Parts: sequence; structure tokens; C-alpha cells
Amino acid sequence: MRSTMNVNTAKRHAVVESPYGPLTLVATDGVLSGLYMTGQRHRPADESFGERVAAEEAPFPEVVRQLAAYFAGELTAFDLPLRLEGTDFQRSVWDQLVRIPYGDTWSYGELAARLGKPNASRAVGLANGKNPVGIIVPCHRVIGASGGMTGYGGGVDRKVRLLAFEAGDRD
Amino acid sequence: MRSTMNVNTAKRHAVVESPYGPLTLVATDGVLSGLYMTGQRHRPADESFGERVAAEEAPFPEVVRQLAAYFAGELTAFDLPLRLEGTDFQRSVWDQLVRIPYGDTWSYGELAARLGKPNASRAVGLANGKNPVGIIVPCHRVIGASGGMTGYGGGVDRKVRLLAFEAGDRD
DNA sequence: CGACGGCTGGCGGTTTTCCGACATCAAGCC
DNA sequence: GGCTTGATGTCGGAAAACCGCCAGCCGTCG
Repeated sequence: MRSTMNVNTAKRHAVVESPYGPLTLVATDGVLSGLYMTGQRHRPADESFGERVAAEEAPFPEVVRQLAAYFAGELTAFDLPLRLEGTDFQRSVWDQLVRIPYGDTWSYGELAARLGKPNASRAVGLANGKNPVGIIVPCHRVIGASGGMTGYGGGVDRKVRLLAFEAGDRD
Repeated sequence: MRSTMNVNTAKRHAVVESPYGPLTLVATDGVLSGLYMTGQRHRPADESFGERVAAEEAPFPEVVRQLAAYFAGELTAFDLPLRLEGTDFQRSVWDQLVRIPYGDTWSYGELAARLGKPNASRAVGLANGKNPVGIIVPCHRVIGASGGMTGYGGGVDRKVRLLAFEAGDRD
């Protein structure tokens, strides 16, 4: 065990309600760096989210505002500063995710091809699963080449609901 | 490769002359964290030493002063703040090193015994070799149980000279 | 005898390597 | 339609390798 550690990045988090259950919002140095659902795979330990604060503290109000508009079907493109921490490859994948239009879907292979690595579809799946900011970075818009849901950190059922909602199903 | 890295610890270094050749002094956050000789084993890459500054900048003058006194035979115990970064075990070993009196020597096994791990003598040798602050943290005062020099990051010849000097040989 | 040299086996922390597991997909072959 | 194979990046854990050691055992040689 190393005895010196990295305590320089100031993290804080808040928890808000949503149609998909409680969402944990994490901010690093005042910029949104995480959005996690309950029971989500690869969700970091709660201790790593820093101090819990009220959702009224910056930068959370603006995040909550846009999320509410999205869930109301009135917002189709988030406009928020993000702090995405990961490997170069992961960041390149996440950068592509935000280019997938609302209501549309890509396959893992398509996304891999856009990166110039047509064979990296499997690696794309992995990086997708590590997306730290669910919903806002729309990893749910990536599905199997033959239309299968194949997987979702927050559970495939949530993925189905998100896609159906974006497709216009309002039941 | 990770794309976010640790740039929080401000490192700087200076190079000074000595009877044992040039010494590279490294400071982390204004505290001495390294002293390396030329050709030393396990010496980190020079890039990791940060910007090179004049030996007149803090905290180096005090370090140089005490080193000069040591090489003149007038100082037998350094009194400097140190920043020793390593594993728990390594730090426990280095903590013992500074307790070896000037002119004295311990065996690797003796040092291991002081840690309550009488069988860890070999691991002590390893940790000894990783000592980041040569001379001031006197890893040269540890020798084989049967008196052999067995090894030294800066070369066994330097170890022999250091020990002879501390024993009072002034030729 | 005793001192000394060389071999051997076991010791323990750290580093390196390796392997499997995955939110895939196309091609090739039944 | 099914089933196998290979390419891909990351992570976690297992295993092995690396050593600034040391005690015990056995020779050899004065």
C-alpha cells in the first residue's frame, strides 16, 4: 500500500429523484464528473464521491434543470461542462457518444469505425460501460449490430425505457 | 495511458558538487525528497525531477550547508525535514536507517529484527536500495551479517569510502 | 581443531507478466 | 438460422521473477 495519496481534487455530490430512481450527481472542482443510478455496474464506491451537499449548490441546479427538461421531453441536447476522467481511448469513445443524435442509435461497431479502429467494437463496449456520466453522455444509444440491447450499466430495462422515450413513446 | 495526471506536487532540483561526484538534490513542495549520485541504480528518470534551479533557492542552501559540514567531518547527524515517498514497508525501513549512529553499521538482519520481521532481511535489502535520499538517510551503514559490503546503489566503492570516512580514515 | 569459502534452501516485499473476463462483430462453415 | 474464430482496450487478480540476505552444512587447508 502506498502511503501518499491524491487528495487534491475537491469532490462533492448530491442525490436527486428521477423517473429512473435516485440519481447521484458528482462534481469535481465545480464541474459535473459523474451521474450514477442505483445498482449501476462499475459504480465507484460512495466514499469516492466526496461530501454530500444539497442539490441547490453549484453546479447542480443547472444540471437538475436540464435533466428535468429532458425527462419532460423538452430537451434533446444537453449543454453542460463536463469533466470526464479516463484513458485516452475511453475519452475518445465518450466524445463520440455525445454526437449520437437524440432518438438515434449506433452499433458498437459503427462507433469503433468512427474512431478508425473498426475491430475495436468489443473495447468500445467496455469503455461504454465505464461511462461516468449516464444519460447526459448517452451511452444508452449504442446497441448491438443486429438490434440487441446487449447490456447497460443501469440495467437493460432502463436502457429500453430510455430509448423508447426518446423514440417518442409516451406511455 | 491515462490522460489526467498528477501535477499537484511541485518538484524542483539542483545539482551540486561533492567528493563523491555531482549530487542531484530534489525537492517536493519545498522539502528535500531525493539525493542521487551519478550512475546510481534505481535512479528515477531525470524528467521526474522537475525544473532545474540554482542551488541558492530554498530549500537547497541549508541542505548544501549540512552536506559540506558532513564532508568536512564536522557533522555527524543531519537535521533536515524530509519527504520520503514509498510503501509502508519501505518507509519503516528508512525510518530505522536514520537511527544508525554515525560510524556504526548494522546488518540487514539486525535491521529486519528491529522491525519485528526477523526473516525480512532480504526485503530490507531491496527497500534499502530504493532509498531516495542517499548519504543523508545513511543506507550505506547497512552491511552483510558477515561484514561483506554486498551492494550499494551508488557503487560499492563509494560505500567503502563513506564508511571508511565515518570510521575516521582521513587520507 | 578452527577459520574460511562455497553451496543450498528458505525467507519476504515489490515489480513484472500473464490470463481471463467483458455491453462486439464479421467471416466462414454447417 | 446457429457455432467458431480472431481482433480490441482495460482491469483485477494470480503467479512468477527479482533481489544490496542469512543460517546451516560440508568440505579444504593450515
